[in-house]
Amino acid sequence: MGESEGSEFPPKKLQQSETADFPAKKLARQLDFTQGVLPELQPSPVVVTPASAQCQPQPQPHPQPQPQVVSIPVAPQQQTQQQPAARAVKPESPKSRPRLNAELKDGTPKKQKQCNCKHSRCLKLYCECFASGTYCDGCNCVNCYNNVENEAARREAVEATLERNPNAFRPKIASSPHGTRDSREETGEGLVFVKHNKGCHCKKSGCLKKYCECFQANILCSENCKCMDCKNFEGSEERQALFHGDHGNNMAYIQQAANAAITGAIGSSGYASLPVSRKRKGQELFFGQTVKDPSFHRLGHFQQASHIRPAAPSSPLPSNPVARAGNTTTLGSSKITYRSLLADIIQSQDLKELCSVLVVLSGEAAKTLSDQRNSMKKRVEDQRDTFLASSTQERLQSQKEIDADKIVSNDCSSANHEGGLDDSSLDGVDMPKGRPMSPGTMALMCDEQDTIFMAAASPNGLMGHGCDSSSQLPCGQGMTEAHAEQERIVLMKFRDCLNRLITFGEIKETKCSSLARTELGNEKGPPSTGLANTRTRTGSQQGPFSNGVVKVPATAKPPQMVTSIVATSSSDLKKIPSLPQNGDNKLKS
DNA sequence: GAGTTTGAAACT
DNA sequence: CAGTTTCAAACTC
Repeated sequence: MGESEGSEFPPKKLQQSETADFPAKKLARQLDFTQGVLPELQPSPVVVTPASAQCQPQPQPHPQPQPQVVSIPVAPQQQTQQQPAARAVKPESPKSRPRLNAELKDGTPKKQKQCNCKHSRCLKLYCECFASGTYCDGCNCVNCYNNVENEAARREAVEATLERNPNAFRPKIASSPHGTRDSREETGEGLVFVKHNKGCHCKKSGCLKKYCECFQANILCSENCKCMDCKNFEGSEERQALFHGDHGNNMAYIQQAANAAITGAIGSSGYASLPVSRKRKGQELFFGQTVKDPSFHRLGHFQQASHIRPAAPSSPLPSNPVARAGNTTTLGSSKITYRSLLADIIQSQDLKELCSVLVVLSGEAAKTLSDQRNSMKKRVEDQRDTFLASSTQERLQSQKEIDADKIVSNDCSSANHEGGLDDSSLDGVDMPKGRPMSPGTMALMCDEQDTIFMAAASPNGLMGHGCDSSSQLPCGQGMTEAHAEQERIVLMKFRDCLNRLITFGEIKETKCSSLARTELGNEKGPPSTGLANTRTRTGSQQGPFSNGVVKVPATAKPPQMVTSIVATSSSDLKKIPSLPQNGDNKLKS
């Protein structure tokens, strides 16, 4: 192609789109990149001030780089990145050049893209720099106009581009925490929902190569895509094969695996051997759902994933070579299929045993309570008789009140008040209005404010049989003391079990983390992204019950928690700080 | 590093 | 809107 167009601008071929049809009226829009035009395009306009903004060895115009303030749309991925000081030398081979925006390599700090445009003058969307709304800086492009020196031409090109596609500079990857769940990405931190705005149109790559924008952006293909033979969906065996080996961040392996997947070498077992096009073309019959249904991907992905997981290697660290930081807009679209740390710990027989224990405990509690009540009642009656015989009516009356208090505090539903339901223990707990919670439930809730749990646990009999009424009726309104006591005991035992499970999970997690760090350390510098980051706790810990059913206040527990595994429940009580201590003491006694 | 493949962008 | 061309990145050898 005539590359000698260096001096002529715009070249005839580009005239139409970039100059000729660039009427003044469009200029009226005054799209001024330096002022953060397209405000809607950038959630948070970023000022990029590279130390030196220049296109590399350019025979062309832009003489000298000058510090620039660019506030054009900048893809989120690029925002924080700063080019390493030494840029004079091509930092990496062309093979590792990022394509779609500044991509993370192995989750490490992003490199700024460096285009190599030759024919587009970096004024078309072919140019990644231009597409991402940034000036070329240290690129290897030829005849670059995407710089300050050619701001006018650049602006025109932007105009033309916007003319063709008003969303041209919008980030291609949309993410929203509450968006459609087409491309749910399970990360260690939870689910995020990201998808390619336009979707890809891959035909031959199976969406498992970086040709695919979705894959490159590290997200799943969505219903927006029109790809063929897509293997980039959750649960795809081919896809999982890419990320679930022990090959960590080895991109070479990934590519190799991708090739194998595309050619059918992988994914030959079970359902996975279904026609390759499980997603789009010919996927309409999948579970009788149409592709149009946004839930389709979700369903397909997850159902398949659920089948696959058990066979997933217990690789300590889901290896995602291109995992992004979980907090960026692309939202750490880690291709990790989350597998509970407790997956191997909780056995069905354990649950049965737990249930048996709880039943026994419940029975014992009822019996104990019954005995206590009898003795207490007897005592009270004796006192009463004494008073009646020897005291005035007045004195008798006051004593009755005292006794009543005694009963309430020591007996009646010991779980209720004695269970530690002093107000102080409930600080910070948002109680659902209009529905009294049983003390045991409240104790379990601790400072958990997840209303989902509250809604789900209490009324549905999570507390066990006979607890429904107790959980809804306050003491003195029909709740039997026996039920309350049973509930309290059962809940506390159950809590202990949960705590121990947590401990197990944490130990397992610790192992995984250290392994992960070791792995990452071998490959890269700081494990600043990826799963490692997911360990940053924020108060509620993702764990085996991270679905919101049960959450236990995160307390950074040291390794010595190992001892608590074999310890009795009492030592675990501290894991649920808000659990009433008086109740605790009583339990011990 | 050269050549090929790929898919987005641009164009018709 | 579909088909074709152009382009640059990804990939292969």
